[in-house]
Amino acid sequence: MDKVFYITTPIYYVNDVPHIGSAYTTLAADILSRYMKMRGRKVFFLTGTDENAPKVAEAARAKGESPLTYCDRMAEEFKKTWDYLDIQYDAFIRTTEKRHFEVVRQFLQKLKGRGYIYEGYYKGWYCIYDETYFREEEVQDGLCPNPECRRPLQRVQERGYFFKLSAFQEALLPFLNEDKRVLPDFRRREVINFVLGGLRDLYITRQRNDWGIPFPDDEQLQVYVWVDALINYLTAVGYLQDDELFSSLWPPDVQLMGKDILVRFHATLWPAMLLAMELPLPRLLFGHGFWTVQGEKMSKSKGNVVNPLTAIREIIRFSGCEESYAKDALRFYLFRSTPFGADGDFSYENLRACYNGDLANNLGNLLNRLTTMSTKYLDGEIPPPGYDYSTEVHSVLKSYQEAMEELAFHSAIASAFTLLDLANKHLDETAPWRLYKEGNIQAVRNSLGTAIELLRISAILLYPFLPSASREILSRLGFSSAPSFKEANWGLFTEERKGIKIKAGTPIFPRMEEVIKISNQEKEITIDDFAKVDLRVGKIVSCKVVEGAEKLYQMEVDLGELGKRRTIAGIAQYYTPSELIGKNIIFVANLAPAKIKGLISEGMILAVDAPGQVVIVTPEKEVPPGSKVR
RNA sequence: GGCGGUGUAGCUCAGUGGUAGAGCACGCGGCUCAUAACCGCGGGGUCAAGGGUUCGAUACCCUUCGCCGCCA
Repeated sequence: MDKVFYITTPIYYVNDVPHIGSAYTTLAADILSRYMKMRGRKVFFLTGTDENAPKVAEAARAKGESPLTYCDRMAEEFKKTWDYLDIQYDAFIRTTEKRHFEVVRQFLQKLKGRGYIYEGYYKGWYCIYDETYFREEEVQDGLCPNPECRRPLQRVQERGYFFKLSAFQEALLPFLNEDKRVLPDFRRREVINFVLGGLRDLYITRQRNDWGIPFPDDEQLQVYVWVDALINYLTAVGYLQDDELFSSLWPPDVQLMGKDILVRFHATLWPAMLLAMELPLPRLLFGHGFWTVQGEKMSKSKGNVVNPLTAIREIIRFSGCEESYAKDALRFYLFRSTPFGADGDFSYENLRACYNGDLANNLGNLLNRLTTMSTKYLDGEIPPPGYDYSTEVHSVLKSYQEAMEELAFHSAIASAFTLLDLANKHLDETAPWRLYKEGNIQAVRNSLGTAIELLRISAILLYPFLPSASREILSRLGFSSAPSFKEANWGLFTEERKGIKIKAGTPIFPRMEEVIKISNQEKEITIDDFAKVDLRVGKIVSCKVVEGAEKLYQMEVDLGELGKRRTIAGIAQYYTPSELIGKNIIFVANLAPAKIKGLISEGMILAVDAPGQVVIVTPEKEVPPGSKVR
């Protein structure tokens, strides 16, 4: 029996809602999964959430929730998003599951039993935000050396355990030197360079902060999150728990991830861990590119993070297409416009060009003209092809398949679209509208049947990228069965078509006529929206630390005619009370009150959130408290 | 700094030892079944710069410049 095709995405951090980046990976897995299913393979598609990181607990507490409640909520959020995006995963693992704890602990115990874990003393720095340890010589100023981060580091000087990563430097090379085990190929070379640069043993424990997995036999320590995270791929398929299940699935056929976690983790640490346990290595690791937005890096602080749900709403808004096809359109755009291994730049301008060019003008319009002509000329008949394009189809199938095997999604789409070009060209050359006027109905049938057949086959090939639209196209053409690769052959079903009528319908991808100029429409507000915010100048009259929260200040602010207000602000790390008292600041006076640490905060102080610091905003000249800001 | 990649039409990119291609955009023509869609034709590029190998290089080699990636 064929091995089940096992596909994984990384497990996603739950300290943020799903965005276009995580959706990209998960959509890719879905595309591959649908393709493999279409080829008749059994597929196991795994995704999930990474919940044991210290920063997850921090994020939860910042929101005043227990870590577990918070994780429950966020895991649901991910599932909901994937469901909405028509992503059909087979399993969703959460690293806080009990079975995962057990597998991780047993895994480490076995690792120790094999002599690959030893006790030692670790001295260095740790960045809680990046979940990364840094050596002494990498840190000059006590701040995270990652230029994007630059947050204060934790000093670490502790007893703990190390994984003998250095023992696998040589053993990893045969795997890395194999063709098409790590893609794209330029990333594979990076991995090799990295490994040849010398592997050091990895410190795999940290002091316990009652969130995370306790280290076996030394329970006051906690397992380093990356070790825990990687083992999810084993837990989810029954490792050490269900041997039969495990042997039917292991090893993963494709493991997808962003380029950031390929080199160090998935192509080095992970295979080393597997080699240590003498487990077969994944067949293919793929590190895809990142998305920028109009040339800029996506980041929360820039506020330009693309939410897939927003993007879909924009597609609907500007095209008027149905929601399910808008989802298809987003998916299509992401994989059509950029090679999967490369970085892409997201813009609504590009999206529109891609949508109109391929989906509206080419695919949608072809469907529309064929259904119209069949209805008009042939009373809805779906005739068999009168011309033979089997050679062309055959070569397209070949290149499509080769592309899909290497996850070269954009070129797979391109080959499918050559069939649509052929169909449009064929219609132009045979001109069924003229044949109809000449009364040559058989010639009309031959012509339309040919174009329909080309469309039918390309709809099958496009199914992984356009699941809803593909089914709709096939259904309008009289084929209701689930798309299958076996049916992507020239001239099938000519008998079955008799008596079945074409279903005319409204265009599935109506053109986007409007030019979308703004990258994120939701960000645009009117002057009236802005006027809703009552901004005032306020003078800070008192300031002290909130009890039990050393990052928070509780302050009294004089707003002149509006009286005095109490506000809570998280700026204690950046200002001393004496620096603040007497200062004029800008205050949001009509903000709904909020309870923070048991205290009511009635408004907020404006401050600049700059890397590594927070700076409060003050009027440039002395003005009376209560003055309006606009 | 080390290693690697890349620089080709307005844009995105493909490509080969014999003096360049696709898609989009633009212009013209055709068609009228169709979502002003479709089909055809066209403009436009000292193929980053300089040097070398060669009968001949955009392609191979060297150097320079620009951009990008990796180096726990």
